[in-house]
Amino acid sequence: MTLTKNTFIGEYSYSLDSKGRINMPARFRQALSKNNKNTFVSTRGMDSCIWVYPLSQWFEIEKGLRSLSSLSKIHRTFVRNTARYATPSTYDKQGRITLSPSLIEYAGLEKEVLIIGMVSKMEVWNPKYLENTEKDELGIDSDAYEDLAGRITI
Amino acid sequence: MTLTKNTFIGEYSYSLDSKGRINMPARFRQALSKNNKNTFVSTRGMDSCIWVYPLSQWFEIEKGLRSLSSLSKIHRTFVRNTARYATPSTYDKQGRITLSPSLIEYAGLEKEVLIIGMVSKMEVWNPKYLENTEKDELGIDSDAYEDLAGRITI
DNA sequence: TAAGATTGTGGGTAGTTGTGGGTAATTTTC
DNA sequence: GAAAATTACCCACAACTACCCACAATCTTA
Repeated sequence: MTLTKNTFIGEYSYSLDSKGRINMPARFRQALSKNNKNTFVSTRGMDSCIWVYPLSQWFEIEKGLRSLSSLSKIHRTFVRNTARYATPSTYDKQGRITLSPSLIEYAGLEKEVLIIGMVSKMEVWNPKYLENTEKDELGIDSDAYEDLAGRITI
Repeated sequence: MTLTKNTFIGEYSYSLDSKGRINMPARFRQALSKNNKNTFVSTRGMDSCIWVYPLSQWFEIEKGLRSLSSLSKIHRTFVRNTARYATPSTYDKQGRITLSPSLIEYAGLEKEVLIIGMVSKMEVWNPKYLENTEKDELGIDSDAYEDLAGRITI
């Protein structure tokens, strides 16, 4: 059952096949609103994972990028780093999207793959890498969480 | 799959042949709207790369250049550098455009070439040069960069 | 609980795409 | 104005990708 459109929560374990395809959880597909045209846009995440956006969400990012001027070095760099790794993929009849070899390498994906709902987007991980990242997170100081408390109520 | 007309994202590795031609990614060709007449305009970029615009986008640039004053030295220089090296090229049956020897030299292109979608235009790089440029970016003001990321990325 | 529908995974095939090179037309140069 | 150089257009082929079908496992429903 779908809760809210274009919202993704939960964790799913799938396999990356020899052609670089991964299944999108049925729940996530169903959550897509019509204007997404069954398409996701994958790109480099900030940790060693792949970020997957529904098309409409990516359009919002594109809109932001369009507002930047190439005369500014920092703008140029930001546009390049953001747009460069973005690859759209419409899911096939079986519900799979294709990941580019470059992204697969970046995230160090092997056969087993973890897909995590991040509310407005998804993350694709090699489970081993995620474990390491989790260890790092233990180092996050609690002050940072205190700060968050002011911004979000749980 | 084409997302939005005249919008270019992603990174592609192609080869420059002995005649100074490079393939335009099929995705980029398909993204062109009809009024572009299968034509791109290439010119000097602000880093050591070539900027490639779809024809219609180039017309917009021209409009912008016209509005700049020749009294300002920086305006003059900018107009000169942009207009001077601009060369239109219609892609052939195989989807290739021809780059002028002058631009190839400017960007230091060799056999292997990287094409990067920059949303409203494309960049053509010698991968080695891009690496160097990326090293320079480490000197970028990271607060300003983070600010952009926070504003635009989701 | 049994039948049907849905979901995840593997693989085949036809059409598309990228690359090299040939030839005719056009432009340039002397 | 003829020869040389450049450019535009065409063909061929290898590699890749999108699309399709098949099937097993899981979930739904009567």
